[in-house]
Amino acid sequence: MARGKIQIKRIENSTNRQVTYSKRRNGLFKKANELTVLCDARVSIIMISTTNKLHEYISPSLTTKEFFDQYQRTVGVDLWNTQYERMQEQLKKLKEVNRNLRTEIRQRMGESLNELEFEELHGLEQEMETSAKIIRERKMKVIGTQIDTHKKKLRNLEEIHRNLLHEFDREEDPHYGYVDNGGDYESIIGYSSHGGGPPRILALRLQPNQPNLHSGTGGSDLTTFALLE
Amino acid sequence: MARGKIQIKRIENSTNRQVTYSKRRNGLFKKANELTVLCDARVSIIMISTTNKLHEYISPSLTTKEFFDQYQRTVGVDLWNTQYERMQEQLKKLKEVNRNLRTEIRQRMGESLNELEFEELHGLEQEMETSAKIIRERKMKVIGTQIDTHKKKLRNLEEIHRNLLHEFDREEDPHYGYVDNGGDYESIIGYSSHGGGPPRILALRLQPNQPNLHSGTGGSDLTTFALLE
DNA sequence: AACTATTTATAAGA
DNA sequence: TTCTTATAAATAGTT
Repeated sequence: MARGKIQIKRIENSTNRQVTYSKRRNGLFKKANELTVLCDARVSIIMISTTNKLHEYISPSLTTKEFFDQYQRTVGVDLWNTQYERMQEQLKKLKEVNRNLRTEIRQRMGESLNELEFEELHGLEQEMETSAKIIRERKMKVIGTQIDTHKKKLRNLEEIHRNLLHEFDREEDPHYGYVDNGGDYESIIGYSSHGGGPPRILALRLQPNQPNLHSGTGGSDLTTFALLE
Repeated sequence: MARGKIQIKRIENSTNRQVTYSKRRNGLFKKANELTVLCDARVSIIMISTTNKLHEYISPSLTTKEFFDQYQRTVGVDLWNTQYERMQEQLKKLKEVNRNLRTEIRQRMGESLNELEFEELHGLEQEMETSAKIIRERKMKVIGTQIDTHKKKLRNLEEIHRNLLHEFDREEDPHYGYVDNGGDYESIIGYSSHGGGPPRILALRLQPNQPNLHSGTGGSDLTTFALLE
């Protein structure tokens, strides 16, 4: 446009190109500003150079955001679909994980079993059986003590009984080797003999069995509980 | 810029203004395009007129979206704060709910109790006690049957014993009123007498007690389990 | 960064 | 709108 016409094609000389970029950029921004003032328009110019430097012109009294809000409103195109969709997907995944966690809890409570397939129910059943087994073992240990007590007392009783029979057979002195326990046979099976109150109750407590990973990747992942003390 | 210099200020004549807008817009776009070609730069121009008409120039081989993606990357300014923040908040909330659900599951398994305050532990303990109580009640029902059996057998034994003593005292015929059970005293306390195998075990099964709401609004919300069968 | 010959953009009129 | 054209403005190449 001066000192010789130029072809509108990429300037190969790098320095030259940068100089021209700088000059014309200013010219563009100046024109943009004139347009803004003369015609009461809003203008946004964003330029990114080869070297990835960014230059921007925007009409006074407008932020870039406000400008793009207006752009979006006017054009009706969502410029941020990528970001938006990515977040939307994240939300969807989180909700899914959430749903699975709730389902796991419900299934741990024996609810929501209808939606399970036979295979899943079978797996759950197996878990339940494992759980039951562990609980059973623990319970055995607890009542085992009582049973042992009963057993010993009964063996004692048995011996007394046998001695009685023996004495009977020999028709010896009726009081030989016999010790009267006062007729309190309740105590024999471990019932507390204080008063006529209710029988002693075993205290039970739930405790986790296996650590278990909550991957949240669907599928029932129920844990067994062991019964303690 | 021809046929007379003009002041750079708003053109009051509406028609004139529109004409100028149109002419200068074309000029700007032309210059922008030249810049694009000459300097290998990327340029975006968005213009909104007084009448809210939108005109746009964008370098070839770029969509507006791509352009703004690059803009965002370069400037690091989030132009969509509102929408973005709203979604961000949603994500945060979901993650929080998620975390609570996982914590509930872990606490149902007796883990992660360290992070609980005294008050919370107390609440949890109460829940556990309620749970234990229900389990205890159920267990009582189960072992009650056994106990009853033992009791009956022991009463029988007691009667036999008493009869024996009575006979002893009276020194009567040693076989009067006495029935020998063959010495199998194990059967007295309910042990299955088939073979020398392990004693019969009570089968236990976990079942949900109260339906419970999983609001996910933090706070421990553990459920009790009743012990059945 | 400044200069300037020349090209280009464009205001006003048609 | 588009064309014309006189003239203002922009700028390529040089310093």
